[in-house]
Amino acid sequence: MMSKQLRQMKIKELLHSREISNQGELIRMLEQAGIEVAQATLSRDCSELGVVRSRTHSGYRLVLPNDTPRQIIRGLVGMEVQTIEANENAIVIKTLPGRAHGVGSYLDQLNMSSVLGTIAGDDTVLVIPASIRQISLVVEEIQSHLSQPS
Amino acid sequence: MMSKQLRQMKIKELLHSREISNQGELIRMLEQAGIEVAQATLSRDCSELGVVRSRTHSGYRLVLPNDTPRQIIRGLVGMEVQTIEANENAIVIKTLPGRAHGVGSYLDQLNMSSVLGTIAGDDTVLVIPASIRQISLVVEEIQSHLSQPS
DNA sequence: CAAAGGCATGAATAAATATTCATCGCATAG
DNA sequence: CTATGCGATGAATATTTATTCATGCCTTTG
Repeated sequence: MMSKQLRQMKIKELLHSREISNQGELIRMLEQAGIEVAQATLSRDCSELGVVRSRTHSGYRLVLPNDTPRQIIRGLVGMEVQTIEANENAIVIKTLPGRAHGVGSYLDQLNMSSVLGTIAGDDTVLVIPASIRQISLVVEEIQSHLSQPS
Repeated sequence: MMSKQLRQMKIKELLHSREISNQGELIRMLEQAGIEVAQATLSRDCSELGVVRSRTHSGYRLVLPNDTPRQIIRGLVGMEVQTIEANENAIVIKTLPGRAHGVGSYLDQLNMSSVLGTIAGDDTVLVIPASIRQISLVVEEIQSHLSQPS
């Protein structure tokens, strides 16, 4: 049997990597990853992880929490990872369209002590570091997390 | 027949005023308010309004996204605004449980040039100011907005 | 070792939510 | 006026998700 922790890890990973519209679909993807699970268990997992089902432009989608911020930070430009000029105390990550929430909650879930929190738009994540002094270190830390697939 | 617009207004109002855990409950509350609606229609309304069902410490709860009427702000009790010690570059607003989103999006919608964006949890809003220098001014500005909503 | 308690789990079932399908009222074009 | 189209709606139904009810596997305690 697969450990609960590992399974939930994989669930998060899957939810971050693509659009999944319901638990049935999730069950199938887990199966492809070699993890068999009953719908009842998955429902409980989703509950524990705080996964919520919400409507999108095209159908439904399971989303992880902390995907909450809905505001769009205007005027943000930038590729990859760079610091914001505006107040020099935040980090901006550009993602593929629609993926920002995923990246943001992935970072949240890492629970980095150097990060206070994130704001995710559609294709932009704003990361608030715990300290402005360490900002370049935090950038490196994030980059390493994002480049190494879990 | 009740107009769709009016009904959806009332739905928002109800969701703001108390915890509602499922559509059946919502139907009953609407009925008490003199609005009869079939579950099918309510499901569509919820979809249009972006209402989502999420787990809380105690059971389930229907929650609204973004746009929250100003009236909610008026009803806030015991709200405190304080700066975060952690990095001295953000502002924390404590709200009643479940109201943080409302406050956050209210602030967003004010479109203050001194504010980059907000992060809303369940009862906490994190406000990111455009500049750390002006942080105390921003706190004042927010306080005035929250204390005397139009 | 045996007993007891606690998780984690799946099968079956219940509950909640979404969709299909038909209809109605209203507006507009002919 | 009649026909046509369209959005809103409810009843019935389908789909999805949550819960109940065992059961098995650990761990702890005696």
